[in-house]
Amino acid sequence: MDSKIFNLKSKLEVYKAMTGGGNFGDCPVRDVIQGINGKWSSLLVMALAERPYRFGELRRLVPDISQRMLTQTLYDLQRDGYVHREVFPTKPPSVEYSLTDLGRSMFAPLQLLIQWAELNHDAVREARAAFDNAQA
Amino acid sequence: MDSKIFNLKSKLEVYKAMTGGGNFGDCPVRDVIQGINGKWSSLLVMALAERPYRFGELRRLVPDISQRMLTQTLYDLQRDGYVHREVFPTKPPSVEYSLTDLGRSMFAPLQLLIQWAELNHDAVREARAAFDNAQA
DNA sequence: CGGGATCCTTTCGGATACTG
DNA sequence: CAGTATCCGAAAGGATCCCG
Repeated sequence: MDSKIFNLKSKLEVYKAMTGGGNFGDCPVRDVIQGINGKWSSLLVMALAERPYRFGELRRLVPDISQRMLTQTLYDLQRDGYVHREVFPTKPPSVEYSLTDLGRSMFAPLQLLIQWAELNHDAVREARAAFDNAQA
Repeated sequence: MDSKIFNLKSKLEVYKAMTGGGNFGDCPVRDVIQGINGKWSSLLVMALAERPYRFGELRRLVPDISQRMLTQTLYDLQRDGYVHREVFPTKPPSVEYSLTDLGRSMFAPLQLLIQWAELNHDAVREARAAFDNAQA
């Protein structure tokens, strides 16, 4: 795990990072965050962090993803440099997906966010219920 | 910062957290992650982490958000318990938005992801360029 | 087996106009 | 000032069929 990641910045500095220092329309941080914001991106990264998987394996591993979105999400992850795609010329062909170094570097910060979600999802559910109740 | 957050789990455990242990369709972790996955959610959380802001202040702070999305995103954040909304009965009325304890607890893990994005956005840009170049 | 192509529905998000 | 209401285009995402 890269120790640089844990050098916390001031709140103002972090906010400025998300605004691109004034370049709101073209902020690199928001650009990268958007790339992993899809419905399936982070899930597939976490799956591939365990070990490489083939296309069909991923389909069975995540039964509620459509084949279209699996293809497209893997393509996007590959384009952004998080995932490596290797074709084995067997018959029928098999394709293996694995994380790149860049993809692996995402694991630590993403895991912390996921654990935060796991730790607080009860609170969120209660907040929603209370809010919806107060509206009625 | 909650130290429990930094008790790292095994990769398999983390993946299982994202699948809800088999309840793919209704996984609480993915539910929470989805809630902060919007285009503006994390940006507003990071802004409010610095200090409370009024509606108009937020508009000026983030010039490229539409008033519709600012209203809606703040509403959603409030519903999920991340943001507190307080109306002051002045004339004309003023409304202040601030983070709740739950919202503040999101700051640390979110900041790490943002710093990761800041650290790696050059690599992502290069990967995209190389990929697009190889396609042509 | 690992997709591509197509069609369709739903959701996201911007623009504009109006209000207490 | 802090919103609501409405309309619309763009994008995300699912279902289905097809192919080497």
